[in-house]
Amino acid sequence: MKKIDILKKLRSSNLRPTKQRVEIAKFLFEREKTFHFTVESLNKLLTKKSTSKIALATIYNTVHAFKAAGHLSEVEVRGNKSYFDTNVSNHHHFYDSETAELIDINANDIVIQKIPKAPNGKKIKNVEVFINLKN
Amino acid sequence: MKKIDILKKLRSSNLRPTKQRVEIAKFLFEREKTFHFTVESLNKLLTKKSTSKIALATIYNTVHAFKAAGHLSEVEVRGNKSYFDTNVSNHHHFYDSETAELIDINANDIVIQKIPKAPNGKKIKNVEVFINLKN
DNA sequence: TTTCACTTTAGAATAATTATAAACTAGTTT
DNA sequence: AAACTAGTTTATAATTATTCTAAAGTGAAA
Repeated sequence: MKKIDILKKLRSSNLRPTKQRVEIAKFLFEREKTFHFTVESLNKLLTKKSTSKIALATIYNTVHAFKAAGHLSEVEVRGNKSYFDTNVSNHHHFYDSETAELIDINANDIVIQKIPKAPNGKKIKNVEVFINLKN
Repeated sequence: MKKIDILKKLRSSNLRPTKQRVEIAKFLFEREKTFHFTVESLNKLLTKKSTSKIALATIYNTVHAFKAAGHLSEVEVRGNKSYFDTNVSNHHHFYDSETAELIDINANDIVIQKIPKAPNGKKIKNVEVFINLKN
């Protein structure tokens, strides 16, 4: 992502550009490559980078606000940490969030035609598809 | 799944068939249909069903032991609860669990050819593919 | 500049899970 | 069948991630 007008980005999504939000937004969005982080790691990085300490709760608030505005997407992975991703292009579980219910899909009811190679030195352990449901 | 020999199942995976394990295994595996649960829901169901109370920690231990033995699989979903699934047929996130690192896959590097219909009254909100990596 | 709804903050609260260490027990050995 | 022991269970404390609360702070409109 190219350097962008942070203030415009915030205002256009009805997020008052406070000092904290601007600082976090700059940190997240003024970079070339996709950036993955947890709230914890973001907090550490921000603490290291600047002198003014932003409260952890504010980081939670802000990250969620950015997510709600579509500037971040959330990815849940094994290990009980929520990861957020500056890449908001659509990623890819039947999971009914209304009822918090899982419904099985037989493996052969999904056919994947094209799949990327694993990164260098890594192998594909397995592939999991989640189809999220709505009413 | 048909009614099975619980003791054999436990012994064959080097799990000493204790009173608690047998009770939990019967509850989980002596059923026709796939069963989804969280540790919390399983605990409630077991408490309701029997008079003898099994410690929550034991339920965690047992469920993890069953998972390690391949009798249960784990599915992580939004909302920070771990769900377990008696359906151990292979399900379908690049996530490198060695480094706890996420690597993006462009949406068009994965093509899904066949996809099931959403259950009655539900719509597909989105589809997410996780490719888990190993070394 | 005054006002006020929106924000931030520290700290308490909650929720899910794991660690601890003492008590218990299945299964083997005497 | 009593003794032994490694594997288990248990209550409770600890940990980790996250959310709540309520007081203090602050953009931005009037």
